[in-house]
Amino acid sequence: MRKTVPGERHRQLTVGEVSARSGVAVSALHFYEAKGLIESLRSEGNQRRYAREVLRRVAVIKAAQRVGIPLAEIRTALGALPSGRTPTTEDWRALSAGWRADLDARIERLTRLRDALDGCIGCGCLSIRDCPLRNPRDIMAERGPGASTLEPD
Amino acid sequence: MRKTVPGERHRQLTVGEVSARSGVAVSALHFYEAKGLIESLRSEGNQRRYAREVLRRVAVIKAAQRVGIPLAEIRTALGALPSGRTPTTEDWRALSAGWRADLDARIERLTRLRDALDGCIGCGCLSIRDCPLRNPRDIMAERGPGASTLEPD
DNA sequence: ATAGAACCTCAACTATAGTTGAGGTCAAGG
DNA sequence: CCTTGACCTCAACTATAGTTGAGGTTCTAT
Repeated sequence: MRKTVPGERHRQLTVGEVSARSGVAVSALHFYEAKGLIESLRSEGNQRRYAREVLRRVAVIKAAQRVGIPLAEIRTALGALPSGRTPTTEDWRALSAGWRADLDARIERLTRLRDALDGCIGCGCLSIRDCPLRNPRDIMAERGPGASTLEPD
Repeated sequence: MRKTVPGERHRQLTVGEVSARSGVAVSALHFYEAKGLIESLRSEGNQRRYAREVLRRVAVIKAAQRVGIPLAEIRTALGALPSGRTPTTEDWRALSAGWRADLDARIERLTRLRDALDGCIGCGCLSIRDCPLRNPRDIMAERGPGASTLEPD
């Protein structure tokens, strides 16, 4: 049972410590590692040992998830961080700026959807041929053709 | 191969027809039925036959999904429709009004998140103890205690 | 009557994001 | 030294929202 000894600030972290400090379950940390989002060294006895940087990385993962970015994309974004040196504040800033754009797009999409829904509440539609809610093309540009409600009820 | 015969407007629909008219795959229609979102009668030979109302129901399901409502909730909402009579425009209006509130909440949550992210981009945080992105409590009221980043890096 | 499209069921598989449990090992306080 | 909590791997399971395929049946146009 490891106690936090004052002055021991540079020791590597065990998986349990990272879990406690980040609020992420041990199983999730294993999972992130399997998916290539975080890395660990191993002790003599094959136990994970994390550099302190991992805490920020996990924090970034959590933040991105809250923004709605899937893990695969987070992995890619983290992979774009400079290898070799510890990422700087500026590196993290660039990451969040990218996600900010994503977030904007999602907000805009939902807002358009809300406006469409408002129109539908007003007009009592959802049954009418060109209800915006039923013809997503009007709400967002969908990629590919994709069948859509072209016929009336 | 059924052709649409003019004047045959009250015939029940086959699953293929519903699929073609709604843009939803046959497999998905089976799936919705299994989950209790739609219903069908059966022909002599055990094939699905749908009342025309199912088209509107499927349209509502699609609209709700676009708004981000999970199928289980859509099922519940549809279950609240008056049984016996065919739902009126007013019934559908009530449904969409409920989802509108949901949508509003989601937009507000994302907007708060965006503001937090803006702050983080500005201050170069994500590492600082009380970064709003790392302390979701500040962004949205979470239900339950739940571990959170209480310790600094 | 019959070909073939459309339909049926049921099980298995996809993807995402993990959690849970079995069976076994490691490490540190007493 | 030895117990006990923390750790290890790997497989299986959860939930959501379906899709795919096998094997067999029905419908309908010709």
